[in-house]
Amino acid sequence: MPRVPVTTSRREQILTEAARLFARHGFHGVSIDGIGAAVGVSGPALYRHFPSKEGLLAEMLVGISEHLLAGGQERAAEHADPVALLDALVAFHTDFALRQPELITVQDRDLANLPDPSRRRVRGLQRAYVEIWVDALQRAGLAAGEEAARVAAHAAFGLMNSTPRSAGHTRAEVAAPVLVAMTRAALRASPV
Amino acid sequence: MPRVPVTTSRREQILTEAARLFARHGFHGVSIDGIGAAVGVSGPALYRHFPSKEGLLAEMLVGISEHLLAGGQERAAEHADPVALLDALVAFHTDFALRQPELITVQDRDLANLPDPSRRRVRGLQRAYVEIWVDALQRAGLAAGEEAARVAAHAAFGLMNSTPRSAGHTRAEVAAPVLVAMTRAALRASPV
DNA sequence: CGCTAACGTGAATGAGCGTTAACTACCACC
DNA sequence: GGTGGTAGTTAACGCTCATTCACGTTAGCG
Repeated sequence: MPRVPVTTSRREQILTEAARLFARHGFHGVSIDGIGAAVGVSGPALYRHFPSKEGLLAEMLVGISEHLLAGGQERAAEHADPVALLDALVAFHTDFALRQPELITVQDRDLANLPDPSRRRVRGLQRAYVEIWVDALQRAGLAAGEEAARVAAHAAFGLMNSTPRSAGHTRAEVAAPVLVAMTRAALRASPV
Repeated sequence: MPRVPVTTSRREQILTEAARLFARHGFHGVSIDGIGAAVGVSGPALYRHFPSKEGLLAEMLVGISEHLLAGGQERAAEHADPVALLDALVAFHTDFALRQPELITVQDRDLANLPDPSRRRVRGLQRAYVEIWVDALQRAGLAAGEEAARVAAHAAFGLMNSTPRSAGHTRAEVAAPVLVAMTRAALRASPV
């Protein structure tokens, strides 16, 4: 019979600590023993919870992508007006980036270390998320063509995802309004 | 007697190919043999040109940081007006990011893999470069306090450095004006 | 011509690491 | 109270990889 753990699942604990370590040292810079030590068990115990080190990374990245896409779809369903939708997307994404800087870091640094099927999965989810932004930008008349809209969307992500670089010496209460204002202004500027 | 190579130095060749490979697979994802193969020699030949794999990375990252800082100082010397200086900085940085996306990628992904003294060196150079931006932003009255100015500077870097993410399926002629316009607008928006 | 230094090569070494195996303790449940 | 599944442990295996070594080859220069 499957025993359900009452406390925070060991799985979650491992995912959290692994994210911290991956963010700091990179996927190949962290050993299985290192992750184990961070959660208070040792080495191969991780194989009770994940099929492999790559499998752990896969679950992490797929989780992030699904979370972002779900949030995006939710906003898209709520807002018919593209300008209002963009504002909601900016708020949502900024909040996530400020709350989970490690996940942001791992997401765009270690995608290349995924085994092929998972990588395709993540790429697909990411593409769908970008598409929400691109579509909103075009409907709002804020981009001259699809290519420009795509550049603008990635640029907005880069801006909002800059938190890991300035985090540590910055409080979120200061960073959040600055990032939101900058992103909104940047998006409005695309066509010139 | 030191023989001077007439063709492009083998050193340069190695640095270029290593940058490409590091950008695609990460520092630990590339082997010495792999780098050697990319330049047509095999494996340990690299030790004729660099003291170690980490030494190679160090030279690469220090080179980038010095180049950026030099460019920043040059612009700062040319423009007394902080707004004009910011425009020049944006143009300079965007141009670099579009021309050398691999270097940008490696710079902010593999800093952690540097041996300690080099890492300190790079961090110092980066800090000085950021300081030029922060100073200009404050003199231009475009940021409410130093903390906000620092967040804004990093956000601008994130925006301009987004090129590696959208590059490949985007032409620089399209991306450049979009990025410049977005960055300028973003910087003007900080205080609200 | 012959010395020397630069530049390569291929094989050997040794460490680190992901993964597997064999085995143990605990806890829920019939 | 025994049984089975969950979650650990330590030891061992095998592979990859950075680094070193012993050794060739070329090309300038006195």
